[in-house]
Amino acid sequence: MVDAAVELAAAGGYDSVQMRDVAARAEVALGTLYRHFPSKDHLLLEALTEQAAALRDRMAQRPPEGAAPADRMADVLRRATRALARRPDLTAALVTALTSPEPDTAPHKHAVEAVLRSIITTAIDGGDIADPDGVVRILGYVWLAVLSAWVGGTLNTDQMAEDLTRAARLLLP
Amino acid sequence: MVDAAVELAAAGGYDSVQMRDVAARAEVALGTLYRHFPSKDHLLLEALTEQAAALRDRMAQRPPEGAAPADRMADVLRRATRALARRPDLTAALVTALTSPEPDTAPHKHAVEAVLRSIITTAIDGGDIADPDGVVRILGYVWLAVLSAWVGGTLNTDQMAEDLTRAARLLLP
DNA sequence: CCCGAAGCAGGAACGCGTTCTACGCCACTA
DNA sequence: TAGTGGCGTAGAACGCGTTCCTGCTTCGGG
Repeated sequence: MVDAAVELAAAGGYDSVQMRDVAARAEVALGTLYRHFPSKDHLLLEALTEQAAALRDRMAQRPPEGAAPADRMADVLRRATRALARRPDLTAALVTALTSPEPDTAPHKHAVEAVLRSIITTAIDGGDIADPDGVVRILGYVWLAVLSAWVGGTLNTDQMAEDLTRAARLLLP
Repeated sequence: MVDAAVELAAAGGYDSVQMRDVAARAEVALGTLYRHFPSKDHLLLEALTEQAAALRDRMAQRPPEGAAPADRMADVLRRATRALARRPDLTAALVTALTSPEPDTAPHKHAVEAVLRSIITTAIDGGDIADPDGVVRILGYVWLAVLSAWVGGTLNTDQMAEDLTRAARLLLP
């Protein structure tokens, strides 16, 4: 079912992920889909969790380059942005689910944010940073806000990358 | 119509702002409401623009206290957070509209963000800051992300205030 | 005075997320 | 062997954002 949702999202974004279509493509009944995922956003957040984990694994397999934490962080963000921009409709759908205000998706959101923070933490580890926890939290927020602005159409890919690097350079040595 | 929407939002949040109810309370027909505001989000963003302008005016009337930019910024964020937490359902509704992904609300979002950035700029003005524009942008992002996390239920009021002050102290002298 | 345009009221209709109903299939157990 | 509970299918039904239609009023220009 998650795969079906991802295919539809990659083809046309959030609105193209229609629960009836997901059910049909996954060859299950609508009720079955809802038995496993209590809402469309839960379904997409499940997909997002997988994507975030995959990103983390790629970063672990080929660690970011750069001597200073700011450089490594910029490298991470550059690579992540490139990966996300490769399938813009999918990214838009997943980020839309992430920023939806349904309170009962909070656990899933926490999980996704935890993965992002672990990526950030690994990237900036080892430098001389005063308040590493705080820096990680702030960078996580900026990452989310920039993604959501990109999805909302107020930022293009270049501006997104630029603002992210700027945040890294302002917060890290 | 905006007033009607604000009353409904203050009473029960985003979901309580139902277009039929707004139209009834404003004593117009549904079609009329849609003639003036092409979507529910446009309507709420109009309300948000007014609220943001009011916040800016209050800040201008009684400027933030503190010697260092970080202190003034923390003061601004503390006061703003307190004002927003006073009517949580209204804030949630407005922030929900702000983070909705409809691309045709981008101009409204830009307007709101411009107001927030002008508040930040005024607050931190006068200090010795290397990249003031960048700092303002990053603080704006953090503000939005924290608000949206608060609305989504992943952060409570205290955590929101704490993360905001932390960002101010990390980015400002 | 009359006409056409614009704006409004009232309400039906549509699309999609979500819920509900009715029923079938199958593993388990007394 | 008959009953039972869990999970599945098929599909109707509901709620709300949004669109559309039909008629009524108002008003500026011939």
